[in-house]
Amino acid sequence: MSEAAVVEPIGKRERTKVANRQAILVAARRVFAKLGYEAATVRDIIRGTELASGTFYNYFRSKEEVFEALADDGARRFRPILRQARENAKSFEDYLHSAFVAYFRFIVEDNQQEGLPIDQRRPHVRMDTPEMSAVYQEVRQSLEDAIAHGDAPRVDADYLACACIGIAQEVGSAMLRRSPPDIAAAADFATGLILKGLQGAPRQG
Amino acid sequence: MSEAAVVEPIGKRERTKVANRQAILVAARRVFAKLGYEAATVRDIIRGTELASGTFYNYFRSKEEVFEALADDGARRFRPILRQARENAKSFEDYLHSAFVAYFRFIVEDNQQEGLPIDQRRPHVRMDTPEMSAVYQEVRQSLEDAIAHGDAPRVDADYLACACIGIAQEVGSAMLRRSPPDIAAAADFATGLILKGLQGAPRQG
DNA sequence: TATGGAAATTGACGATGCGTCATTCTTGTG
DNA sequence: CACAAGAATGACGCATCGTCAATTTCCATA
Repeated sequence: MSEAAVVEPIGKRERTKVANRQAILVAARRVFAKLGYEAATVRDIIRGTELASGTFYNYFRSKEEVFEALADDGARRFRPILRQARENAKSFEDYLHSAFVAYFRFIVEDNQQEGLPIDQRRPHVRMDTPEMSAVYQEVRQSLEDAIAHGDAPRVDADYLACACIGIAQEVGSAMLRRSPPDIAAAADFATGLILKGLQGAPRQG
Repeated sequence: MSEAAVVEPIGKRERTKVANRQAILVAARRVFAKLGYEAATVRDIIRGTELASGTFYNYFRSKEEVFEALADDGARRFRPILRQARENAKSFEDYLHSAFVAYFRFIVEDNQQEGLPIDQRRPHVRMDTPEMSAVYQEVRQSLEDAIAHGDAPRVDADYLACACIGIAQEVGSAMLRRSPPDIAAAADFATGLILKGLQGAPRQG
């Protein structure tokens, strides 16, 4: 069967490398959810795999780096969704709303995957990875474009992006605490708050 | 000098207890600022005092408990400021603005005290202490009152409180990144955004 | 003032996690 | 098949953890 070579064209070396990395990430996700980031140890993570402790360090330098990889992964999955919302949007309001829906849907999915909601893990750790700040840049760029096109007043785009992200985070958390989480209602709230609030924001000198 | 007894009416026992606790908190604040919460160890903290390692555990059960005590302390100092802003406010807009100013002033002071701004410490840890959630309750109560008095539309008070807090946190962080931090401008932005946004927020059914 | 005992401090201890590295095993190549 | 490069392994030295028996400090009472 010559197809076998096509299905797995890469050598076993590379395959196990990818598999091991993935196994570590999967185990880490489970362990972080179960024990919280703080309490979790590299040994806890590695115990959730078939690997030896030393092997962990062939893939990541530390627990923090694993967390970053997970966060990066999340951001990397979210960014194209956000970008698409931007491209498909018929209006600024439409963009804002789709973006909030996308984010809220995203965190709902991320949370029902694991046991504990992110917010109930204590202490709560937030990390700025390159991909995370890429999401911020994405948001900010969209807002600046909207301002440039006259779809939004000429406000401080940095502050506005921060406000949008802050609202998304906190309202998103609040939404997750309710059952069942109503994504549409939360998105309506956030969109309405920001949109009609723009007129009141100070013009940028 | 009989006054000595008046100046220090309590016994040495109690005095050293208070002093030791304070010494640990002060050292912890310094260590967290220097190394970040994650990297800091109980030993690092205790080394910043004259005490032995075992003594730490007479005062706190863990590093986390020290952090909570610090956060609680912050919230405890902030709450009366917030309450006063509420009592002195001439209008809802006035209240919102004073509250934002109070918060932004608060974090500016808190940050210039230590070396690194809180936001540049990685990983970033956020914790919900009883006092922290008391601040949330305070904010939410104010908003509910405003709604009840007809000063604000009948929106979802929980979401609105979350949105205010999210805006305060993120815009506050952004403000700290600028130099010099312009408290008034940030407060104007946040107040304007929320106030004029209220009309657009969905009515609560 | 002297003293007995409660309370607080101390640092050593066993347990555990850290990151490293010499060794062993595995894989791809000639 | 043989060999070299690469990856996995787990034991090692070091650091921190939280505990606890021994010690010191303080205060109340005689």
